[in-house]
Formats: sequence, C-alpha cells, structure tokens
Amino acid sequence: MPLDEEIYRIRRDKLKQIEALGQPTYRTKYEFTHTIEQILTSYSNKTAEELEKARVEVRVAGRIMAIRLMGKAGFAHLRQGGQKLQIYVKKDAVGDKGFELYKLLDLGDHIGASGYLFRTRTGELTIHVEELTFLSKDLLPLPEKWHGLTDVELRYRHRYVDLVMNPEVREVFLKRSRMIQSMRRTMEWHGFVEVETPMMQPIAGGAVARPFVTHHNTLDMDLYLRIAPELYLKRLVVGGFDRVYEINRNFRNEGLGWRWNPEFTMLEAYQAYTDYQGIMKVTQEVITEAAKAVNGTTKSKWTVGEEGSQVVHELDWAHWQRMTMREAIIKFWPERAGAKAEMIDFASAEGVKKLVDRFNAAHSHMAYDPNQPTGKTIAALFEAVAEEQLTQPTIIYEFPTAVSPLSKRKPDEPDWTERFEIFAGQMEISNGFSELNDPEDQRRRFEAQLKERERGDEEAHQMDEDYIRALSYGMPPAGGVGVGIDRVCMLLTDSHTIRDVILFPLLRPEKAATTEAGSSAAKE
RNA sequence: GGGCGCGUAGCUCAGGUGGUAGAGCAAUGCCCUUUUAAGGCAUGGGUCGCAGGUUCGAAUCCUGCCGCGCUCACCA
Repeated sequence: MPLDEEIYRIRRDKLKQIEALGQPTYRTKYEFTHTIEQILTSYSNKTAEELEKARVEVRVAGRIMAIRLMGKAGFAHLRQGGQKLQIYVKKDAVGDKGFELYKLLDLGDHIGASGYLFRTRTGELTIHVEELTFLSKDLLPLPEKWHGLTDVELRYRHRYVDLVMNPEVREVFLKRSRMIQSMRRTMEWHGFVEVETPMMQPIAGGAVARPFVTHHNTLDMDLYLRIAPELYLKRLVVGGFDRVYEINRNFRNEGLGWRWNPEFTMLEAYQAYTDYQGIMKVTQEVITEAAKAVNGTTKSKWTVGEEGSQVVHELDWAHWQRMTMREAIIKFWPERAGAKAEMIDFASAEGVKKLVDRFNAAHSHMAYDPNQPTGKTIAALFEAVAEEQLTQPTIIYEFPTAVSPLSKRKPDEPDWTERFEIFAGQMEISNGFSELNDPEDQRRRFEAQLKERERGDEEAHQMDEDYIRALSYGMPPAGGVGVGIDRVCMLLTDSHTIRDVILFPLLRPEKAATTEAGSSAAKE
C-alpha cells in the first residue's frame, strides 16, 4: 500500500477514535473570540507578569502546523489567517479526554482552542489550553515542514497545499487583491463606471491575437472568447457612458511563457472628451496609487539575473520616463550597429530598411519582410532595439498607424498615431490611445487589416460592421487604455513568472493527458 | 515547434562510470508536564516517470514516449 494511502487509513481510524471521545468529526461551526492576528497585535507587547496578573481568556481556531508531544503535556503551533500562535496542552488542564484528543491530532488538522494567554520559559506568547475542540482532519500528509513544497509543478497543481506551506505565496495574492482594490478606488475617484461586457463574442476584436473558439448549441453558432473588451466598451462610450472601465479576463490562444498565460486580467478604461495624453495621466495615477497600496511606497524591488550575479533594481512608480518610439530607437541604438539612427531615417521605407540592415549586420537577426508596411517594421525594430532596455517605468508614445488599427492619427503625421505604451521590467504593461472615432477611417483600417489577413497574418483584425455602425452614430473624442493587471502585479511583488501571480495558472491536465497521448501513440 | 536540463519514499534530497535502494522531515510503537527544525529508542514505507532494447544482471547504458523547468522564435 502506498504511504499516503496508509496514512489516509490511519487518520480515518483516528477520526473514529476522536468521535468515540464525544467530538463531532465535522462540526458545523466554531465561535472564536480572536483571530490569531488580533491576539498577536494586542498582546505581543505584554510581559509574562502582566499576562499573569490580568488573565486574558481567548478562543481561537487554526490549522496545526507543528506538534510536539512530551509525555503528559505538549505544544502545537496553530496557523490561521497567515499568522502563527503556539498552544500548550497539559493533561492536568484539559483532562483525560482532552489529552486523548490531543494525542490523536495530526499535522494539518483544524482545531479550536480556548484558554488563557501566558509566556513560556523561552518567552513565546502561548495559549494555556483548557478546552480543545476538534474541527476537521487532514487525511493527507503535508509536505516537509522545513523545506516546504518547492516543486514548481506541484506548487501550481496543488495550489491549496502551496498556500498552506508557503506564507510568501499567500502574501503575493493578498498584495494582488490590494492592488486591484486600489485600482478600482482610483477609477471610481475619477468618476469611472465599472461595467461587464461579453466574454463570448461573435467577432474577436479590439486587439491583435488568435482567439479561442467555442460553440453555442441552441443558436448553432461559433463564438470567440474575447481577446479584449475594447469594442464593447467603446460602444458604451457611444451610448453615453463617458467614463467607463472593466477589470476582467481576456483570452488569447497563444504561447505560454514567463509573461504569458492564455487567460489574463486586464483593466480597460475609456474617457470621453480627452485624448491619449489625458488617459495617460489617469493610467499613471492608477499605477502609482496601486504601488503605494501594495508596498506602502512608490518604489518596488525588481531583481534581475541568475542567483549569484543578481542585480536589484529599484523601480520608481512616481517618476516616469517618456519618449517617442522613434526617440527610443535612437536613444537605445546599439554602438555595434554603427551610425546612430536619426529621425529622417523613419520617414521612408528605404531609410528604415537601412536601419534594419545595419542592426542585423551587428546583431543576430530581426525578421524583415520587405512587403510588410514600413510602420510594422519600425515597431519590430523598436522591440528589438529598445524593449529589453526598459526597466524603469517608461512611456513610449507615437506608434505607427500600420500597427494601430484603432488609434487616431497624429494630425501632422498621418503615418503615426496618438498611442502610447508603458514599459517596465522589460515588459509592456499598458497600451492606450486617442480612440479612432471616424467611422469611415475605421472602415479603411479594418480593410487594411483584412489585406494583412489575406497575406497570412491570422491575427490581423477582422471587419466588425456593427462596431462601424456604432461609430456612425457618433462617438465623442475619447482616450482609452488597457493595463495588464498580472504584469503590474509581477512588477510590484518582484515575481518573475506570471504563474506566481495567477492562483491557478494553465497547466496540462494531470493524468488524462499522459494516458490519452500514451494510448493514441500506441494505436499508431 | 527547436535547443538545454530534470524526473529516486508523502515532502526535501543523496546515490549512479551496471551487482538488486539511502538520509532528514513526515508516519507507527514506547519514554518524556515549558518545547520550538524538541529529544531518545525501535519499526514500517519504493514497479528509482512509462515502454522497449543491450546484458547473466539496469535506478545506473541505449532508443522512444510522457511530464516539468529554463531558453529561442510568435504573442500583452
């Protein structure tokens, strides 16, 4: 019999013995007087004498994380709400039955304990237990107490165990919660209304990505899980919601990686009567306030590099660097690539091609397709040259029209749009622009995207006639933005994989995949 | 998808250049009424990821597969 089955059986037997002691095995509730955190904050500064003089009676509940039996007395550590408190169980104090119960407890069990506070010889604040109440049994063995659960796969697959064993994991998700609360507060403060728009859409629009497909039986139609809420939120701006936002999941059927999970959370917002500069200001404030809510300061640590040669950056969320995409390419132009790029180079396809040639001669490779629009090449060049240099929060603005099918053009440079992205820690964390509200221009942009699609770009935007109709009813000028919540959370918690800020990241199924793949391979 | 690495007890890990499996924690029994990675004595626990191959003999060598991690390309 495998060990965990044996332990399971042994612990079920103990459960029966516990019942025989008169303790319901899965009772419905336990009235506690204090959380463990309350006890720690209220009594940590009380001396042994003070606790003795004015006895403090408490009832707490928690999970046993350590247990030490010494003949006719014993200790245990209870954890509840992320905090730990020791209890002391003495046969004289809890009686024969109470002590029998104590001896039947295992690591991981939930119990209630009532008694009074005291300090042990070593000074640790402890409950002197007078009554033990059994609450729930852990039938499966917890991981080793010292190293905890470190196997990354098990940590993600058995997140519940990860959370029990690794307090710092719990802390990251508490910070994530505080971060999102703060973002909602800031948006509300600015008069934005939170809405929910479809997750299942007949046309997957509002971004450039491959969608997941699903099917509705009664209507017999294919639907796409949304890749962005953008086009629906802008329909709401048409409808008179001047300030509107949504915090919710997007789904993109693409690769996984340290910054990519197929479902991820986005804050997306639209503000009427402003442009990309206006929405940029709101976005900066949302992130600055979130940083404060998470870490109590606008600074956060960002550790880069392998263990041993680590560099710790201090990200400053109150000071934002700013440059146009073209300025960024010029600024970060690598010395190895010869003469620096100049503004004039971006004005023609030939100029851009020369830049790519120079860059590729010095570096390894940047894909270049002479048939694709020049703007697309410039954007690719930016990613190759500058993106990995962007550690501190940096706003990059003015993007090529060719890669910005939903943004308004710059009045003086129609090949460029009023669009910005925010970068930090080598990641894009936000994307915003002055929203294109000319329905005829929008139709031409969609048509240009359709051409890209015909050229084989599966991710190019689809035509959305209803969206054009909405614009035709008149959308006020507006600025809009999306903020990648998971990535901001990574940056604010010094987490270097998106899986550490998503409670249940996508993994291959545990057993089924193995068996299925195995059996189909056997058939072939 | 390509490259590199990993998979041994419930957990954290040794071992491995071929000779049939080890530690600590966890578990079980006994001792112990202020311990704290409690301690002491004893005991149980493994298809060494899966399937084939080489061999008298495979955890170890070879092949394939599965899973995981890192990395490159595409993507927020």
